[in-house]
Amino acid sequence: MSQAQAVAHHIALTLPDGKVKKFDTTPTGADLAAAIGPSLAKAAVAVRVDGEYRDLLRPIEQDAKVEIVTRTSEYGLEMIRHDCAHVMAEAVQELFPGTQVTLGPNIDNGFYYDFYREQPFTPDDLSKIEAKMREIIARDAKLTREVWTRDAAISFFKARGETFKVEIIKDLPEGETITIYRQGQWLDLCRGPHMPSVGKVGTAFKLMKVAGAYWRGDAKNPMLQRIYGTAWRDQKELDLYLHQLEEAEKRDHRKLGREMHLFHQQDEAAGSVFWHPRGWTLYRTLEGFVRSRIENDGYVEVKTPQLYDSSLFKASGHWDLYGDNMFKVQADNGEKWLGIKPMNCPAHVQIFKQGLKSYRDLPIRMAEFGACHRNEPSGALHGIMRVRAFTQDDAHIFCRADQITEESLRYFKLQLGVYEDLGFKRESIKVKLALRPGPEKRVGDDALWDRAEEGLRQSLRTAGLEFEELPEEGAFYGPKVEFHLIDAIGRSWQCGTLQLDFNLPERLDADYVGEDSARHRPVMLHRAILGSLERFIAILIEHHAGKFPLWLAPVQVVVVGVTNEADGYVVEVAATLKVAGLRVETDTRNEKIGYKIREHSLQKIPVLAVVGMRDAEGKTVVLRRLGSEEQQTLSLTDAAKMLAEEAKRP
RNA sequence: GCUGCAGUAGCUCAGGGGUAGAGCAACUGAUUCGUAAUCAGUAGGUCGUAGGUUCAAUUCCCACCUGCAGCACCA
Repeated sequence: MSQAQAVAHHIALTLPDGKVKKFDTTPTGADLAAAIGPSLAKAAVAVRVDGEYRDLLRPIEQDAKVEIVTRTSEYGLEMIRHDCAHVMAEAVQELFPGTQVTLGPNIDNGFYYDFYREQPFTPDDLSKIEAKMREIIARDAKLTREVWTRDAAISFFKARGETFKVEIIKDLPEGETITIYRQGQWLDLCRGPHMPSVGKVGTAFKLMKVAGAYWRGDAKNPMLQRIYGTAWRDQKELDLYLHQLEEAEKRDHRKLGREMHLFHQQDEAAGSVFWHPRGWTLYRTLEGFVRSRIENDGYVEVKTPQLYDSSLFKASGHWDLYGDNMFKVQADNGEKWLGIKPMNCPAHVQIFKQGLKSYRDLPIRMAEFGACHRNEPSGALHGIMRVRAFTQDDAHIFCRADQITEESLRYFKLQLGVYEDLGFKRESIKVKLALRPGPEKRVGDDALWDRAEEGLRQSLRTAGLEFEELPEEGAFYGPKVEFHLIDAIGRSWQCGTLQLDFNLPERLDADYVGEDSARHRPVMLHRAILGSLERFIAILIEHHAGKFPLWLAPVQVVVVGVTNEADGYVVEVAATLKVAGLRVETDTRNEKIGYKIREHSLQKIPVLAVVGMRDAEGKTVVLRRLGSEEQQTLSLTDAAKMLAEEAKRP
């Protein structure tokens, strides 16, 4: 646009390949792209100047390392989505005058924009908005950047009744350049950069859903309406994404849980799970696996009560901080309040406190498959991922301060080993370090928090784990490391956790006798590998799309008879496989073989052993694996031996 | 908890002011078959619950319950 002012000196721009382009006048990114080639000039949507992304038409005033950003690049896609959000906001304000705009950032696979409007947007409105967006994109208005003064921006938006926008501007840090992006008649406050014109957004976008969202993420604030959209470079990419979403829905644990007869849930027990025989087999297999691992790792297992007098939770701090989310029971004609345990830690401290402990006893690694109840808000419930009744594979490690690092490292090793054996690759596990919450939400003094946070940070580094720090997300008694896994549609769930706690031993008065024969406070490490068995099984179902590895599959083999003549042999085969330790069922129904194969395949049975009269005579079985059409004929003895070997727990 | 949407047969879903329909599953019979759906027949529902409007409600209205999506929460 306006690079009219010639400057005295040359400007040298260095391209990624090392070549240098020189300009006599102040160039823009567009000039640069044109100087490189006409096709690039056409494809360019932005320019990166010394690492900073900028509008194509902004003058580049100094020598710099530069890179042309095209629509097809990763950043180009980000720009498509962000521009698309602006187009959506324009469409909404054109269609629904009086609607206020607030913020509209990019997210994974798309974008959203939050609006304030009394009347709700209906799904029908979404298609209207989408149509209007296509109109706006077809108009292809130029997108231009303007720098405004704070006062000008405030009075402009105030005059328009955009109170949320005014608040945003007022909160911008002092000295921040306030930029406005104009597209035709419409404009928005935005940091940018944007593509040269709205037409570059293209047509490969779709509005997905409307949902409520609190202004500034605070439940005390008014609720805005958030419209989510997805946008891609071309229709092919969009179709692929929508197809992936459809595929992901097929992995949903709620759907597979029902179809595979694993569990069900019902209104009368909202937030709880009815485990069916197959699901409970899966549950017990997983529990047994973890139990064997922790037994090998020096844990002792305990079982503690469900109900406690409120005094215990008052002492621990849970009653005050989480009382609203606990199930409470009145007892002794209302003279007493009991609480159903929402976690196991105070109970484990009670066991620790029985008898005098010496420094020689530490560390004590006390584990429990502890059933807990939390009165989760109704909107938080989600299948069996977030429930009100769940079982943690919980443990508390009571140790001395000098054992923290060693114990943390030991836990990391155990935890990653378990995940690996359950089929999770390292890159699908996200590690986070949640730091101290606000003062009103935590107990203990700052020096303790400093020590605890630094302790975990060091352990993570020593373990060589990459992690993200989350300020203000820690537990009330200590910071925590979280191991997150991803569900079918990309939502991240905390599963394993390690929490360092200097506070509960103090509040619950736990101590041990040290070398100096004085009393000391132990440190508590709260840890869970799977987290909640319920949630982990949900993740496991979605991760494997129901196709469990043989050792985990609730039914490992179905022996399918070809004709009823072979029924006797079917029973014999099943008996032999059972003796070999396999979980086996038979299918002697009077149905065609293809029908039975189809049905058991849909049930995701890993191995089908098909036998007819030929096999009965030769004492053979024909194995068919899930997902393969191959047939493997073996002697019954060999098949039993081989499958038993394959089904061994890792 | 908040905003929006939804709840019809075991499952997936259609319908709509005059007390409901399909496919699959189930059951019965025939068929005895060699690797992803054999054929025929039968049965199955207080249309989430409770009120209201109406001659008449599963349909419209209200409340509640539950679920879904997101937000908030997650010891």
